[in-house]
Amino acid sequence: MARKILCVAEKPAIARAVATHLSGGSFHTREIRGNKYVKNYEFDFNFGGAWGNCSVTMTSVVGHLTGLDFDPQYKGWQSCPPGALFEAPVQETVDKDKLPIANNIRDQAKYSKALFIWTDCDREGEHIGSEVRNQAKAGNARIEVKRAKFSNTESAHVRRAALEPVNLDEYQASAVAARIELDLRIGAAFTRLQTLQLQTVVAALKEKVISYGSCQFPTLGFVVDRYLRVKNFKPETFWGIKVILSREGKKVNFLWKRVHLFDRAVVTMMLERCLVAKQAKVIKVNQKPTSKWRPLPLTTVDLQMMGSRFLRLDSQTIMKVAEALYTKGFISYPRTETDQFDKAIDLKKLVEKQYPDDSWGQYARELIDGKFRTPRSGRHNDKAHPPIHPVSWVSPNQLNANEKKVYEFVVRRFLACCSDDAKGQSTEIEIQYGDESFHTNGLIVLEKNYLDVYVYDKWESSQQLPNFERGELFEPTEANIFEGKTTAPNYLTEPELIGLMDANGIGTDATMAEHIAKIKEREYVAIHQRGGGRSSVQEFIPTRLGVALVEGYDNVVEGLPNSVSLSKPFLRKEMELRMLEICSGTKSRQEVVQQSLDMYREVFIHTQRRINMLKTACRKYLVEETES
DNA sequence: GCAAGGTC
Repeated sequence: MARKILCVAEKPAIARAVATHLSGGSFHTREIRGNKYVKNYEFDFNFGGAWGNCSVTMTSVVGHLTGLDFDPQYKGWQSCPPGALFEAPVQETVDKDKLPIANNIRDQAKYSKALFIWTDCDREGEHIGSEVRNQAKAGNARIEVKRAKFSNTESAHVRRAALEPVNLDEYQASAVAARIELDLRIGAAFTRLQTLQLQTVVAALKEKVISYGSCQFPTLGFVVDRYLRVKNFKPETFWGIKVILSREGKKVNFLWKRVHLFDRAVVTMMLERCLVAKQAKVIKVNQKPTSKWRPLPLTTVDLQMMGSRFLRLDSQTIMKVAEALYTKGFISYPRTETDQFDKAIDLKKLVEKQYPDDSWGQYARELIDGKFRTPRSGRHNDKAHPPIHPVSWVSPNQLNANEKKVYEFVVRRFLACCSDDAKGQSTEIEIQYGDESFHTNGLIVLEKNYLDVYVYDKWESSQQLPNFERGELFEPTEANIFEGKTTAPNYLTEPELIGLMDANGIGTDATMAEHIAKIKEREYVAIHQRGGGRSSVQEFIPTRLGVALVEGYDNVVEGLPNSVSLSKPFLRKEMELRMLEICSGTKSRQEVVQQSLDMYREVFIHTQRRINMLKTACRKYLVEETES
């Protein structure tokens, strides 16, 4: 009998795709008991080398198999002081609803010579791989464990991954194990502490869970930070000089190089010197071709940011819709950090699939007829998924309103990536007037290219400038002082918030929308509408509770050396750096867990000692509400 | 009744 090899992917869709490629399309599908998503695909494949021809069972898990929790006697909120959760024993168990999947792996492992792990090639994937291995070993202690390394499900790439397996990266799996333990202990300890302590302070908090998490709190922190900047803003008056010239029936506005200053007397004096000089001299006439770059291939973060800006959908809705489109086979996997297309992907074939569309089919045809350009490459590659792109065409009447919006965006973005940059001609003119410099710019758009399909970007010709010659002298038609006031920043919008989270390493592409939803659910922040109609914008404003928590924690650590407020992203960032050290092998999992726990325990102890700071802040912001 | 991370 041929040797048997068990293959396990991270999700059913990948199992199916890999089975299709390795089997050349002919495989047997078997249902497993107790889970309707996971299937076993059976076929033969020649792994070459020592393995040779094997009979394969390809199956999958559905994300993580196991979860970490405290031993049962610590689960009640009154069972121990919250601080005890830093040391309380924890156990890893297979999630109840994942038991059929775990059993399937054990059973299949019994008859298998080897296990090939096909989870995503990222950190979490490595950990999921280790969970799969543990189950397989439980079924068959002698099973040999290998790992397939692949970054997309293109056929040749998948086959090569099967022929050249590597080993599981234990370091990366350990890093994730450390993350899981830290998130649990720290999250539960602080959540119980602040919930139990604050519930009794004001009636408004009586029934509330006041959760703490290493991602949700910094997310709240960003919202509060901006809110305070808006609230504490004091407008300042400034003055500047503007110079106008009417020529050839056109009015040219020259802008001051200093933009504006906050001292009226000084600006007046500078203007006087200009007027005394009478004539301005053209010192630079610069005409040059310019272009507006086509967008980069689409990542999840970009989809969420552009989506809430142009499609008027919040990030969680966008992800739900994108997942539905993915499940139905219309777009590629929507959770990716990659903004570069692999050379192996046949992009032209994907463009051709859009021919039938009434809105952009013609554009797709023009691309194939000669306008196609290889997409730009960004700097990110998660080595697990390609950028988000359409995989097949779907008629708009098969989609609901939101699906239509998101699908259209993904397609237009993809076609834009495969287009040429927009081309134009820019003119820059600089003049010297008295002791001051002024400048003006003109733009003529010559070829719109990608802008024809990517309707979300705007780039338009300015009024055409009259002719100027270098060295010429002219007397301005007008030169005078203008006055203005600095204006407050706006409250945070969702794309800005996602940008901040991304830049500070808060959450992952798959979870950012969840953290935002979480702080809404906990009533730490609320959404307000600014403006009306099509130009309206959704803004995040902290609730009284949200402000109270941030102010309270800021006060808790105020004046203490080495203690950073929990509302800031620094602690999480430090944890992330330590995880990278586990990945590079310079620190062990135990070391990192201990170090990070020590760091958070210090803040925890301060918080307990100065709990009145938190209580006072809650009274300050929440008491009026309860009296009404 | 707590977290964040996978995925359905």
